Amino acid sequence: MAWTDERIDHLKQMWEKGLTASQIAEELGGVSRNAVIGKAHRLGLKSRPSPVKAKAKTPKGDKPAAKPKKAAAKATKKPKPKEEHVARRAMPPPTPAARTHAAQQSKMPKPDGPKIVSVGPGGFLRQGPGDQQAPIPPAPPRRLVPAKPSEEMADKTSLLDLNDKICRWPINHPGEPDFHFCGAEVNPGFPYCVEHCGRAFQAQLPRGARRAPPPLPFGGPRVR
DNA sequence: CCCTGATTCGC
DNA sequence: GCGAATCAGG
Repeated sequence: MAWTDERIDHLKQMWEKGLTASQIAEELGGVSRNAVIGKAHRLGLKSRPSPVKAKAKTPKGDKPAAKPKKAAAKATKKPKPKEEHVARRAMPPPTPAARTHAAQQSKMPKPDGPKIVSVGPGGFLRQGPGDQQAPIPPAPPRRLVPAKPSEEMADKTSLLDLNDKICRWPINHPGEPDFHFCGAEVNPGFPYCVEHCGRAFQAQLPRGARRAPPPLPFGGPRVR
């Protein structure tokens, strides 16, 4: 497959984007990973975090016999111990934009130049479009207490409040404005409190002695 | 073993 | 110029 301009451009983009040579090769199609790497080097865009970089030159006289391996088969291949160029690849990885509050504040001081500001109603400062300061990132929405939609629900146990320790017996019906859960402490080992366990887990009484059971939630007629 | 990128070198 | 073969670290 030929290296058309489009493919070369695609290769450049993906390479600089950080995709691996394998991914790029797969994306382009018709080329191998080696082809991608070779082309990338030929294009001049090399230097990326490579697992093989620090050519640990043994400074000590330790010169382990270079393993010839297939040197016999490939006689023309010469293991060339090129001079170590330590100063190569000085490309620091792009700093992942540490956007901390402190970092933004440190970029403030610029008192020169008479800024034209005016005080608007309410006391805020008006600024021209050109001299906007670094916008303060709004604090991420955090809720320490589960929101209660209304005052009526303030002390009710909502769905968000359910956990393993409180009775999840429903009071009223879903969708109704005051629908909530019992919220009492559970009968250990059960999802409901003692009282509602008694409702939920009715022992089967002998046929004659059975009475009309209390209505179960969601099942029978509404109880209000 | 797999993965990665780097390098070499015949074509 | 191309890329398989090879190297070498993680």
